[in-house]
Amino acid sequence: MDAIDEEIIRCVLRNARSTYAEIGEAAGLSAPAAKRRLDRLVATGAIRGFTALIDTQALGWRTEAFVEVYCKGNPSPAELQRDLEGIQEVVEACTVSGAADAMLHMLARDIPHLEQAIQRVREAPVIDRTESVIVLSRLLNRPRL
Amino acid sequence: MDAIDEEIIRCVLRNARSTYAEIGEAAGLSAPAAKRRLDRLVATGAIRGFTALIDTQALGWRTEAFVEVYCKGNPSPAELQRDLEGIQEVVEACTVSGAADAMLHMLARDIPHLEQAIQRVREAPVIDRTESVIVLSRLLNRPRL
DNA sequence: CGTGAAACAAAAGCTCT
DNA sequence: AGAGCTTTTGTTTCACG
Repeated sequence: MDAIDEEIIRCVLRNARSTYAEIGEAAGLSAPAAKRRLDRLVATGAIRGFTALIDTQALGWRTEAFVEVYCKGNPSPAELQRDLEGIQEVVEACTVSGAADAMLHMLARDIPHLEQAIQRVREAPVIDRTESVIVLSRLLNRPRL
Repeated sequence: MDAIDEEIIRCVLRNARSTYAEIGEAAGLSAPAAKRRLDRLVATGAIRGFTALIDTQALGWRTEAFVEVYCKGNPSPAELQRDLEGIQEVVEACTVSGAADAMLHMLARDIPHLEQAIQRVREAPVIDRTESVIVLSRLLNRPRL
């Protein structure tokens, strides 16, 4: 993991569909060398995959919320993960410091759909109660790094 | 925006580096037809771009936080956006309902780096104070949809 | 939207350092 | 181990039906 790898990562972050020639040019390498580096970054797990940035508005998913989760007892992170991964509307979940046990980022079509999804979250055995904050407008959404 | 477009989106969400032949197979189309559809989805903005999923741990960015922002007066979303987009550590920002004015998702190398980045956030003229929650462990991180 | 041909990029080999 | 070069294979991109 050196400066060349970081250039390659910056390049595919900007455009995951870059050709190897383009990636190589960005990193100062030939196309085959760029492919070998990229393959290695995927193999070692530094790059977890390649995905598209979808305008969820265009797809009709217009309602977002951040949800603080308070648990019953002391569930392990793994238990929480198991209960949440079945709920498609939860796009991000982390255990956190502070009063709450976890923070969820949820995405739904509209308020009724969000309400119904939060309801499903609250039905999980380990979850006691939730506190939701509705997103009004999105200011920034950057690819990580 | 029909069922075929949705299949194409599902395919590039799973792997943004799919060939047009693969995308076409997933959507029941020939490769040139798949390319025309994908180009149209990018042109209309339904697909905002293609990016890589980076294991930020592997890159040494191991510290994440959610930061509630309280503003002075009533800044417009555009003003907030202007003040935040210069801070690379802010990966997501939204205005929200509830007591806070905005919610930030921040990513830093370590706690000192995070503290320094939050300090830069607090120096923005429109920002009064912040309340941070540190991420302990990441349970889920799904591509949207 | 599909087909076929030309231009182009990717994959796999080998060589060199 | 890692980079460059070259050939073969496969993909992209047209024009056309």
